[in-house]
Amino acid sequence: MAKNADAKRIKILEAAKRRFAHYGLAKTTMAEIAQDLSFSKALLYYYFPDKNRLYAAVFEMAVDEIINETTEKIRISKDVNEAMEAFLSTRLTVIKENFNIFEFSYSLRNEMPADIEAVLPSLFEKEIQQVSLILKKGVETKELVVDDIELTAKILLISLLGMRIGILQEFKNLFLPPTKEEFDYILGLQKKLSHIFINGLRT
Amino acid sequence: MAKNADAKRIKILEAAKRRFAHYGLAKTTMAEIAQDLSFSKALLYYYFPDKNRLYAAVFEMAVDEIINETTEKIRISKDVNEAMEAFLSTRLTVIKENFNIFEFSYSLRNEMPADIEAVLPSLFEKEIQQVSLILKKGVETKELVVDDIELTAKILLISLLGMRIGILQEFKNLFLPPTKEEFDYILGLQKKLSHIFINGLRT
DNA sequence: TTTTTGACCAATTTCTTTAAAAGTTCGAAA
DNA sequence: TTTCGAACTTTTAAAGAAATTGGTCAAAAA
Repeated sequence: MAKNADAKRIKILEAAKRRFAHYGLAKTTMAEIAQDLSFSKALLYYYFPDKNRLYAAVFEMAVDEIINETTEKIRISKDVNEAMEAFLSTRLTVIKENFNIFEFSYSLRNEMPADIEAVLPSLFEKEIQQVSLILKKGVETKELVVDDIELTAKILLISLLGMRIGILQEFKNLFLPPTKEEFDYILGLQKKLSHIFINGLRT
Repeated sequence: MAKNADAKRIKILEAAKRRFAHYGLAKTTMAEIAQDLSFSKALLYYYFPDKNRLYAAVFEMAVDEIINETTEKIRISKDVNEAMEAFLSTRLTVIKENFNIFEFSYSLRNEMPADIEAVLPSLFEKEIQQVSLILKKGVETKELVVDDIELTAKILLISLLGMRIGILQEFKNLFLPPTKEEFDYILGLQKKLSHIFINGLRT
């Protein structure tokens, strides 16, 4: 029955994702996830050792979603600016739809529980690789000159991250998920920043 | 005795500044400030209506310190990059020395009490003016081309702000004053960012 | 044997109450 | 007009109780 078992495992992941994406880790209970599926609470512990590992599994799915979608968009883009814009908007769309799954990555509200962090793939590292990919393409096509690609990618990413935080602070909205308007405003400024930034790397 | 009165007012401001800079608003009591001066607690209320207004006065002094010092450095600098570097390092030095006075401006730890905020001069607005000044100089000397100077200044500043927050988050040090090493690391990355950014605005 | 569950336990969080501390006021004195 | 001690009020902190929730287990179902 491994097939059936896998199916149930996936059902749990899906239900957990819905809850976590909407309510976050702390405000989601194992009992609620079980109720959504009409499973018993104990069954969740048959498939996942504890709540944090379940959350980590959901998180990993969401990270993959970001990485896969942005990678594809970068691949089919024609120049550096197009790639950056596609990266930014695709990334922000996924974040928007699953905001509370990223409550520890993209918000400063709470800090990541230690045992989750240990299991987690580093989203930030992966994003640096994505931006590095963009920069590398730019260097290959002679669009850009970059001496330390990884460091440059890191600087840009950390600026973009901070830009969101700075804006949300301005809106005094550091604890609630951003509204659609706030997301759009953030994306707009992020695009402007990366445009100037990329321009600063041109040959 | 207005002269004498002013002298005492200044003494209170100085003592308060020492306390606030070191311990922050919440962890400084009116009794402590009074004790430092061997005044009675009630006397503080003769010169300042309440604790928040005293804090606001101290904050305003610190803001002036930043603005005055950076303005002078910008004035004597020879090109845009030198101006930006001077602005960044001078600014960060003042912040470092008075970190807890800026606990509501440059950190996300706590939010500003509403009645303080109402009285406060907008530090962020003033900093935008400083950066705008730098950009304007660059445009005048034909170093740069900038269409919307204020917006561009805001984008740069918000990125720099976020850079610090992003770095401190990486260090898991969002609640303690940064160490000297952390400040140096932040300053280094901020300079790199603004260098690329300025380069992106060149003619 | 593998999967599922209800009942149970232990850890955490939340709420309530209380005591202490800190902000603020006031009348009198210098 | 300036200063202070004492009193008052509000806020914060501590402690304990109650409720919620994460996690376990032996037994039943498949």
